[in-house]
Amino acid sequence: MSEEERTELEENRLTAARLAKVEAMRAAGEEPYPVRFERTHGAGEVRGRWGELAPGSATGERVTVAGRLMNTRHVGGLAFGVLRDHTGDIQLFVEVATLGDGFEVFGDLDAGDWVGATGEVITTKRGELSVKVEHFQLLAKGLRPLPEKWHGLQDVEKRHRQRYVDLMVNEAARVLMYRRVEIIQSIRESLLARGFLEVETPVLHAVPSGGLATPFVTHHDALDQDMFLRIALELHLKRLIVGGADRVFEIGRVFRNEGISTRHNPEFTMLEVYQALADYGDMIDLTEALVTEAAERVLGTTELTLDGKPMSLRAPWRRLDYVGAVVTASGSDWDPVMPVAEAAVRAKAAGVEVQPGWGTGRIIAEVFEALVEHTLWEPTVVLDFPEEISPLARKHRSRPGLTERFEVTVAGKELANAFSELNDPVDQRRRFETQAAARASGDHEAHPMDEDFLLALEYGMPPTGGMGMGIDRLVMLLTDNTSIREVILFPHLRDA
RNA sequence: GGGCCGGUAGCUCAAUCAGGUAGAGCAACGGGCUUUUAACCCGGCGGUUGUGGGUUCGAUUCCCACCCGGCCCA
Repeated sequence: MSEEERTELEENRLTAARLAKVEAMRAAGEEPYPVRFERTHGAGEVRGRWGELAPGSATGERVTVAGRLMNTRHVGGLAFGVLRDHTGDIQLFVEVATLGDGFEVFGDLDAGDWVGATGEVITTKRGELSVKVEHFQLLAKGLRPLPEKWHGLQDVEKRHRQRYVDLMVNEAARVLMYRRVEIIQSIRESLLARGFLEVETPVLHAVPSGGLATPFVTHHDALDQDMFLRIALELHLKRLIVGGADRVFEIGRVFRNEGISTRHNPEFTMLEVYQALADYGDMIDLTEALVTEAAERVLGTTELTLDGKPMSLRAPWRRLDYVGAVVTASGSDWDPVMPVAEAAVRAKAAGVEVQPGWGTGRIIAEVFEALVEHTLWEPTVVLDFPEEISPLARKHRSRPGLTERFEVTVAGKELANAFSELNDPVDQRRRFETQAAARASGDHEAHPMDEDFLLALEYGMPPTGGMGMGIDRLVMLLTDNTSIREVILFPHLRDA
């Protein structure tokens, strides 16, 4: 602790008293931050085992519990405390008759302190399950006061910047943390049950490939080489398919160097799955299964409420043709292989401004985003994307200008993205060259050339289906949150 | 990037419309109380009103710029 920080703590009248207690304990030869503590029961375990006792019972059973003291109520020679651990709350029943001098010491404890206590499991006259404290110990002194006990911590900014306080006092924050863990666990187990192998691939990339986004740049000093934080998991997982892994997945953090807001966090969690010998049709089935199994496991249903509106995740989801949806929404004819000039005229009629360098496929994509995407509420599988915006997807087996690619759109936003993977190394090279040209003419989000990946493809990748899903979006969907900052424990905020 | 809203005690909120010594509850502190549940009762504490500038005899309040957050839009 710096001099400045120490001074600030001493000057704050609310922490000064607590700091004085720490010093008084040390002077008396007691340690306010002891090393370890042996507990016999969690608060929830005590409730589970003795929760049905009649008021005024004594069990004759002794337990040792430990947790954060949330609140104390002194009633003359009696005191009640609420002790909270990761399993729940349990009341401490403290009386001067049992503790003697220790009763006064208990009075010196503050809400926020970590405390361990041993005693008999009883219920009070009013029926509250309690530990009748025979011995207690300060486990860690808290110097900062807890937020107000009625309303907890409400300030959104403070809840995010100091999530640990949010977790201490707001039940909803704790529930959400566990929900997210369960959702990810569900996806992992669904995939493991289908024979997928969970792998880890590099976070530091020499080429920021596998997606269309601006990367974070960092530097490797010993190699004197710039490196990029990954923007996707895709190309390393496909290298594993080339290597003979039949079914692989990774759940990992990716990084995109764009604005930060309630919709975008610079680092977020992606699932990517690859299955040899499969195509995008198989990926539809898999995506539906992963999402509905997670919903069933965490919520017990696929029928939910999002932002006050009903949302059914029941499969099979609606199928929607990408170009067909643009035709319907714009009221004019579109064809992915039509001349750019014609597409530009239709785009203008649809109110979309065409940028130089866009081909027909890109124009169709912009019109789709402007007219269609936000109108899709319940999960919709949008099929067969233009080749121009899909440099890693295989050409459609029968529709020129399109690829075997779908996105799942929920509540107007992309949840998942999948293809029959492009495994023709010659076609892949041509796609990369087209992208590199766009990049050279100023499109920073065009896909860069990745020779190392092409080398892998040249060894032969089997027909493969692949799918990526935004885990944060899925958690938002399943927990009825509209801000990504709520579903990430420590979201990035601008410096205060 | 644009529009709107917000930032006041450790926490939750008043006071701002119409400029005149910034209040309450909880927390903390002192006292009382041997079955509390947001315990209760009594007492006295606690403020750089986000930051900087301007107008004014006087600014939390009006004006300007900026910072942070929220909602909506791009």
